[in-house]
Amino acid sequence: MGTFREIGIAAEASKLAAPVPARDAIAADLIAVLVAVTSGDPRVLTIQDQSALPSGPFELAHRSLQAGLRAWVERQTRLPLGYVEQLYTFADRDRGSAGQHVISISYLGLTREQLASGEHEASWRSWYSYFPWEDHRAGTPPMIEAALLPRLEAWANAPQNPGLRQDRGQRVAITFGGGGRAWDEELVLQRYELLYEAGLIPEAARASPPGTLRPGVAATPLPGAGQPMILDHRRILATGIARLRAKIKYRPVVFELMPETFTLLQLQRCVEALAGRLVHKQNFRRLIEQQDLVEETGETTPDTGGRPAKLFRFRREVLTQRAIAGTKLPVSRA
Amino acid sequence: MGTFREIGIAAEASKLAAPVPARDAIAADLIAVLVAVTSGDPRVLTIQDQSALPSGPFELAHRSLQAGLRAWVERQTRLPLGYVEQLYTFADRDRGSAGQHVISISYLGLTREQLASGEHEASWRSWYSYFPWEDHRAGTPPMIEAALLPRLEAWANAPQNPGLRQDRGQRVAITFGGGGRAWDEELVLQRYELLYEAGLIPEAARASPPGTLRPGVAATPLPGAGQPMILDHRRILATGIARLRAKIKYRPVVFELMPETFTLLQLQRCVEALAGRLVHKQNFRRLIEQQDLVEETGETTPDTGGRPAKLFRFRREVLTQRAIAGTKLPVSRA
DNA sequence: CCTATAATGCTCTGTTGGAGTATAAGACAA
DNA sequence: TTGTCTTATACTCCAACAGAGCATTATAGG
Repeated sequence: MGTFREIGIAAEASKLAAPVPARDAIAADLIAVLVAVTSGDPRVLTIQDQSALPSGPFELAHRSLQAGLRAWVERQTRLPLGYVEQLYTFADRDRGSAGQHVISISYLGLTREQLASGEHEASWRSWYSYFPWEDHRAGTPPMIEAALLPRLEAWANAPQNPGLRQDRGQRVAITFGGGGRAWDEELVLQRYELLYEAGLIPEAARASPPGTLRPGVAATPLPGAGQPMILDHRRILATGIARLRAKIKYRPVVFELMPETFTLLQLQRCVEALAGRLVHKQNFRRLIEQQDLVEETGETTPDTGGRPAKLFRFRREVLTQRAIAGTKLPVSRA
Repeated sequence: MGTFREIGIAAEASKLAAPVPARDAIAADLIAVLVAVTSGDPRVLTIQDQSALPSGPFELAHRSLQAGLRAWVERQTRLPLGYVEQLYTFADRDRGSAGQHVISISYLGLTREQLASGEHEASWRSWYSYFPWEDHRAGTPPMIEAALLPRLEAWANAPQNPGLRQDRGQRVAITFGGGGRAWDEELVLQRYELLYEAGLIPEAARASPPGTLRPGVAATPLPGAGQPMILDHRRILATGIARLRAKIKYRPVVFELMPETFTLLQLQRCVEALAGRLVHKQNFRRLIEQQDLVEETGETTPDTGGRPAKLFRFRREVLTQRAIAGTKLPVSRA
């Protein structure tokens, strides 16, 4: 079992036996959540008939994890990877075959959608097809009230233990905004995990060995619970979305998803697509401008229907000039 | 080289040849940044004469990474690990021997200091002995002006390229708060990296193969640049400190470092120790109380010198009741 | 010319966070 | 006993900011 290295009381057997992999051999995978926003839709790059995130082995040739991911994504998709950030690392015995440990290191990357040659089965897909309850731009999606909440409340009220009942009820209220609470768009992962625990996510059934199935789990793979993915890819995607929704509020990363020049409304729509909720237009503009995040190009667009809008360009200088910067997107409460 | 799995154009040789480790074998390490606050000092658990963070191999027996870390730390130190959070995962070819990749997964853990049997060489040490420039509780440490800034400015002004010069100058100003800028206590990692690049950190010399040494690097391992650690452990520690300093502002994690009952001043001192700067007492209390993070025990302390203080207890309920909670510690600017 | 759609400018207001003042309650020394 | 030191605790002030709404301007299309 584990010992502090250097304090190690006894060298493990494997240390002495195996030749080069001095310790338990482990495989490492890189998994990418690649995001682009196209025509008001936040999309992720998927493979395998849209049921998986792109992933690949981490190899000796790679200098570092991030370099490995970058090289690999850019070769495969010809996408300019603007921003890359590590998400999370996990290891489950379930994942590898034959009890071998596979460590998965997931990354979030921002680009602009672009279909390149070489992407055989890869395709972009709206992330809301995996998490339909996350899109509140047109108000709370009716499926929450109609489909999710009844099931969640049934799950919350199921246990004998009143403490557990209260706990579950609270979690439902917090994550899905029941009882007058405001919707918090950042709780993407918590919501997914709640639905998972409540058995409304088909993936939950696959994970439990047959027979161990908790009552209620995946008896009915709830219509409207979103498209499933292989393994825990949907959880990884949820992690990525949550991270991105949090990040756009204090770091100017949205611009990695925008074309060279854009109007303020386009920028706003992009933020709204990510956040899954509308923002107050005037306040949004005030915030962007007072932070000097953009500069006018001098041109205007022929436009879409109204008064022509000025075109802007991201001031890349702010990335070096400021420590915190931040597009604190003013999300409306209405 | 890497391919998207499932899109893979050709199976790699290793896939066909090797038996169980289907791909390039890799070793994984867990590295722990264990923090406690004792008598106003934020301390980390170290080994090897205080030159290394405790670490150990991740093994097949472990169910998951976090479980592995928890089990392992608790067995070794008998510490109740209140809070554990993954920090970062990295892999450098330099790290392993013989070109083997070692993946290191670092964790941050909060406890209370406690020397248990079995900790042969382990000891707690103030994190400010590794980062003396980070403690601003008694005002800006004089060594910044006296030792660091001159060297940093020399480094910033060294290049021919005026753009690069300006860039470096800006980074110095942002991270070390020159030119009227406020000190941002969260930029721990950026500061360390800057010092590293500028060659003021002994570790930088070790990393470069002999001959590749950039001019100025570690020619003199600057007195006052803090105690070095092995490999990149000091960078990991910097990551942990930065994360913790950010976290205490929006999650009630400080309480994991406190005894069962405490006075508000004790709590404040703990936050100040972590943040490395003083907070406004009255505002701090207002914030803590208005958030219902604590409840009175009814008792008071015999005290340290002044009017007796009420004792408080953390209301653990808030952890389940709230999504965001947050101890937004009001840091004074003075 | 009228209407629809955006862009853009400006105001109002409630909340919050930083900072300061004032008072209370003990310990301790002269 | 009294004054002083130290800390706890209660309140007040003010500026900055964020949410929300109103008003005006500029186009396209009938």
